[in-house]
Amino acid sequence: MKERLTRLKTVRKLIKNYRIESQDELLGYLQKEGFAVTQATLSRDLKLLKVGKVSDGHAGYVYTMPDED
Amino acid sequence: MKERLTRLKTVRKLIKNYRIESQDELLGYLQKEGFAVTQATLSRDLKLLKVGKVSDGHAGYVYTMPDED
DNA sequence: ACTGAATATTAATTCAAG
DNA sequence: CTTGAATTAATATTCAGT
Repeated sequence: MKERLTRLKTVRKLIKNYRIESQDELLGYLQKEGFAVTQATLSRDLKLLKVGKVSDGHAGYVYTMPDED
Repeated sequence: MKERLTRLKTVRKLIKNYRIESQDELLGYLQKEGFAVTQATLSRDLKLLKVGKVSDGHAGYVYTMPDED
C-alpha cells in the first residue's frame, strides 16, 4: 500500500502550514484531507518524518519539521 | 531563588552532551550533578529552554537543543 | 510491510503550598 | 515566582490481524 507515502507528504505539508499542538489535532486535519488513520499510525509517521514537538516558550507546544530531509 | 538558572544551564549541557530519551533519564543525570527536582519541574524547564523530543528515524527519541538561544 | 485497538509510558498541567 | 504531588493528557509501543 503506497498510501503511506502520500500521507507522509500531506502530514509534512500540514505541519509546515498550520500550528498543530497535538496528534489528535493533526488527525483532524488529515481527515479533512481524506486520510483516515489512528493516533498510533500518526505517531509512527511523525517518527519517520523526524518531526519534533517543541515549546514556543510561552503559549504552547508545536510540531516542527526538520530543515529538509 | 536563582537555583533555576543554574539548573537550566546544567540541563542545557546535559542535553548537548548525552543522548537522553526521557525526562526521567534526564532527571537521573541532574541528580548526579546535585539537583533534586521532580518531573514536573523538568517539564517546565524543557519548555523554557525550548528543547524538543525528536525521533532519530529508527532507534528512539532524543532531546535536542535549539541552535543557540 | 502497514495498521488499529488497547495498553504502557511519558510528559504537561492543575492545584496547593512555600 | 518556583516547586512537588497528584492528575490528566499526550504519545509510543505491543500485540494481533491483514
